Amino acid sequence: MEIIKKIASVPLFEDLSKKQLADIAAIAVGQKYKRGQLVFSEGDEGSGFYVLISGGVKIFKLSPEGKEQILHIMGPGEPFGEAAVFAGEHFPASARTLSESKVLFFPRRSFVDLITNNPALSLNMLAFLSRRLRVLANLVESLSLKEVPGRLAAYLLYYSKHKNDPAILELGISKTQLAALLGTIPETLSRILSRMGKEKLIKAGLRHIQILDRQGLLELSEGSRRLT
Amino acid sequence: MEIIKKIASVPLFEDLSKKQLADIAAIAVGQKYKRGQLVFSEGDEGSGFYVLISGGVKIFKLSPEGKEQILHIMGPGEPFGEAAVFAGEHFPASARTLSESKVLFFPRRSFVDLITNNPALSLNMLAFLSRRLRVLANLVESLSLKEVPGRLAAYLLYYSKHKNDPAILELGISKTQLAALLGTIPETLSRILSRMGKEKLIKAGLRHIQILDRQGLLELSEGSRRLT
DNA sequence: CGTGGCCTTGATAAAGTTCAAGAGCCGTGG
DNA sequence: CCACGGCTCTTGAACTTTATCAAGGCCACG
Repeated sequence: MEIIKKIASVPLFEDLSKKQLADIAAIAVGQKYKRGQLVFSEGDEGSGFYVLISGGVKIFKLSPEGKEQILHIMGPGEPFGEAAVFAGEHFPASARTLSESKVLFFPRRSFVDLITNNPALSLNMLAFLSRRLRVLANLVESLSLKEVPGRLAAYLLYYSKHKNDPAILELGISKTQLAALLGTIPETLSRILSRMGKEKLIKAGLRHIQILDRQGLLELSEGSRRLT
Repeated sequence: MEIIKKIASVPLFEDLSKKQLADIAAIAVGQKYKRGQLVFSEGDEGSGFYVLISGGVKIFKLSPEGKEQILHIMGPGEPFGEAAVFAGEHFPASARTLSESKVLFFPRRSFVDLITNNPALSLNMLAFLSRRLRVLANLVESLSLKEVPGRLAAYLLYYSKHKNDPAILELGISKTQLAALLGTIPETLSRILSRMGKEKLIKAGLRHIQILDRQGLLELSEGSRRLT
């Protein structure tokens, strides 16, 4: 059963005993999605939740006019769709794969039983939900209190936290997707990237961005500086 | 100990036995705040979380220029500041009372112990966090995908869900606060209320709003109609 | 009865979206 | 191997929404 090995490496299932991991493995169902496939839609009945094993998934909302706002981008090891398990029962947003992806699906009923008898698992889940809450609170802050250059600067700084200048960031997503994550449109993002380039804050490539002036970005993200 | 009675009526502590309620009561600390007092600030070390017993509390973020975005408005019985207990350890936003308020404070350490041995409590907490996640996802959607009239319409519809037309809503907050909740400023809100009044969608009073045309508001919130 | 807070209204300005067109890149298939 | 079609990205110009700045009105509370 190599499924146990996969499960053991998922942060959500950290600190669990062999026996507990086996219990979890017993209720997990493996699934595979092609790039661009819809995993679930906002409003769907949430009969369980997912853990991403490989690939990438975006969680997003769509406006009637077709504009997309990305809430999260999930990488391997991350759970998604959990909120529907513990409250409300239907998904508050939609999920689509960004590349070919493997996921594990956990049916609601069995998982709730499992968590009930498993304090470590429930604390892990609480930690994940709390972290997600924080991410969304920051997104709200970005959207409401920052202009697009500030949002982009904050994003770049966040994703380069552990690198030194000149840091080269592999975006891993298209600029269209990045725009949707920042709450804007590709045209606006493109213009701002070019302005940031002119001011020697960054150097933008096709799918990567080089940070030249961290301090400048910080000032932008905090509103104490503006792009000319 | 009337503290037990208070605790028993808190939804978070539903379905718990007498003994469990007593355990919870044992670690709770009562606190009292005057109107407008800060309960905690973004970034503060979260040594525990709160349950609001009476009064009102807003959870908010502040921009460097002083603009405020309200994330939640808490009423009696609701917990707040929980995210810091389970992840991150510092508060992701600030909290201020809207009126004189009584709260119970639960120290982190003892509460984690308690939840570990108490599956029902942990499921309740998961449900609360999940619901909060949903609220924030909707706020993001509002801010990013709707214009101010649409946000206001959605807000009004949500808060009148269980009433029939013509529903009279007691806002319970000032229009300045409502603006901060909708991600705009009082001037803009004022103009939009007046436009909605002209179109006979609502009738706005000082601290209450009467809904005249639910269908019209729905269309506004879904983007299929615009204010002239 | 005066003062401060909240709300309203108007004029102006800024940021971002929309619409439109064109350039670069890539995979497919002739 | 090259050409085509589709996709993403970029750039420009006009337009829309919202914020900002300024002033005046209303009400409550001391």
